[in-house]
Amino acid sequence: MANIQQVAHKAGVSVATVSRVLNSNATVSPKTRIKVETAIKELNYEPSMLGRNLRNSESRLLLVLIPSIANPFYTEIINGIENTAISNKYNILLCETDSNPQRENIYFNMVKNKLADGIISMDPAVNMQKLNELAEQYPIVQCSEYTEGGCIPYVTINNELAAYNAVKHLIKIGHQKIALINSDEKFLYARQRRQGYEKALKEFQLPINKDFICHTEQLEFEYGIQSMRRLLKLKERPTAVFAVSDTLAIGVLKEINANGLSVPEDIAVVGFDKITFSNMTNPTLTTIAQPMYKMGITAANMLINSIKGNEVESILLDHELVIRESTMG
Amino acid sequence: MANIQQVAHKAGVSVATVSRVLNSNATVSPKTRIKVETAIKELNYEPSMLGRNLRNSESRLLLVLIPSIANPFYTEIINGIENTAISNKYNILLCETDSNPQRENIYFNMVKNKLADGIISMDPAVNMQKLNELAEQYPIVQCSEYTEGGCIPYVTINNELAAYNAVKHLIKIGHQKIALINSDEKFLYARQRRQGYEKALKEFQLPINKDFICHTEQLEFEYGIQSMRRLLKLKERPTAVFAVSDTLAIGVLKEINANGLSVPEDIAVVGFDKITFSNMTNPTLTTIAQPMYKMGITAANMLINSIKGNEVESILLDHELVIRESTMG
DNA sequence: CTGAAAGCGCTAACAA
DNA sequence: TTGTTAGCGCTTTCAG
Repeated sequence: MANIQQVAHKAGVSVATVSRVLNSNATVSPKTRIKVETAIKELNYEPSMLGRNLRNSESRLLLVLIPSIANPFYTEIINGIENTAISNKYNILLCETDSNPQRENIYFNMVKNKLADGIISMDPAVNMQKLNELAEQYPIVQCSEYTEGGCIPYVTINNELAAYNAVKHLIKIGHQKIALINSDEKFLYARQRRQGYEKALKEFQLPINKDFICHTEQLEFEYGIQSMRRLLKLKERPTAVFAVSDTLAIGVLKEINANGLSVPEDIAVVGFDKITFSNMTNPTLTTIAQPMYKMGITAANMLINSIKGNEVESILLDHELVIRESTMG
Repeated sequence: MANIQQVAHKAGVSVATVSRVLNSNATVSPKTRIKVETAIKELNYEPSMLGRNLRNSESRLLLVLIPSIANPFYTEIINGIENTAISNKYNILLCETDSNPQRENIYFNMVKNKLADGIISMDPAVNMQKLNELAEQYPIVQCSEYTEGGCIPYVTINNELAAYNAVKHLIKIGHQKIALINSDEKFLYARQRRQGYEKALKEFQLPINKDFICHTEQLEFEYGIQSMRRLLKLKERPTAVFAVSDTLAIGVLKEINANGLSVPEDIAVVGFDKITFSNMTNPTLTTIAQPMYKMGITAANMLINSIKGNEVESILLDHELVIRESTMG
């Protein structure tokens, strides 16, 4: 592979001039510019990012930390991040952490090592202490997941309000016995969604029944099945279920069907996230849509701003309740 | 951020010695080693990959090209690639191409620019001409998707045999009127799977009915619905459907249900890929499991070998028919 | 408008 | 065992 020296030699100019052409610097005469461009083409030259980045001490690479690419929730967000990054001449590195500290460390080191310019973290189980430490020296943004009181800027939705809207919808269509299938409340969003759930019940003077609240370790659909199984065994069954993720809700749907009951006639179901598959179930799933694409764009812009050295503020985006068959009696 | 010089200064040694410690070179006395290690800790030093890579002209980054991360099919493969890469001290860059030539170009340039050491392509719609061109100069491996007669090594399954097994299974449980929902036959795997389908029918002296063969532009579940809708309008309906992807098959399931028919009593369904969701449908989906994880490992090993300058051979892996509710009458 | 030269952080050949 | 030094490919002053 040709390097800048060979191009300079072939064009009969100095490397500085080639560099100027490469960076479309105005102070090059048309004649020399053409000479250089010809040489570049003839040698099939491509500038080495490594050299350029070392000199500029930047990599133009953004790290995106997700627990697992298997989770369809992240798809649209990543699209937003990617498009924003590319239009700002950045590329993104998708990093699957499996919420594994060792994996995380590899990626944290990449920014310490100047191999990446910043991080967008979407891992709810990220080691916050390390992340905060890193954030003191390097540009970091949290997307969707965040921790209260941290100093890292974030973009997310109002989880409490979203849950409140979901439960209120169920109440309005006549439900009084509404179960909540929540994830582990070590996650902030889980605590916030529970608050929204309780707020809606209180507002309509409905009792908060502890038996109706489930907690799951993970969001996979098997956990939805388990929780629903428990709920169906209750003397007094709920007539509606709000699950904090679509994958859980799909498990709920499956278990209800398996017991010969039907949705929404016997039990109405609301999910959260509006993943692609939420439209493929039978019945289709009522769910809370997060503005994923916009969230991705926002996170990327925040990070790029932060890399530029600007102060960035956290942002709350709006959600939307998407009413589909699973609550349309 | 401290650099190697500052460490050397603080430890009272030369940069070469620091480099030796960094690369665990044996020829350093325990005393100096300790001095250097102390200095590294005190300065909180992290070596710059940029400097190292420029010097070694390698980036230890592998590009993984996929059309879309939304496709669950790639999840396990990527896991395999990632684990293999990490244990060989490589990192992977997940690149979503959207089968868009412009996006592709960005990533092709990254390897030309020395920002990445090689490519694993899983994009069936990749620009093969460009990929072949690139392959002359840089290490490239195709995974799952490939083209006949190319010079790029690949790892994949025997698609013809897999389709043959799927259809034979349907025949053995008593079906004679078996439909095929195939993707566009511009893809090699689509042509191969059709051959397997026809081979099984021929072997059991069943006629090949053109009306039973559908082609879809894409693999999204909506296309499965459309195709099934067409099949259900036939005077003589098929009693079984083999769809070349699980997402298509899920669409098929949905459309059959929507018409008040049931699976597998009225129509049996077989998918392909064993994606996570194939176990979440009602009924669960019989499908062909590809050894995704192993495929990922194999592809990564092939690429790393190729980077080392070794010749690598293409590999065919075994598949497995997973029989579940959608064909268990 | 162009060239010479320093230097980004690191490794490795060579010398001591 | 350790130090000196050249150089990886590029950008950017500073002179001219």
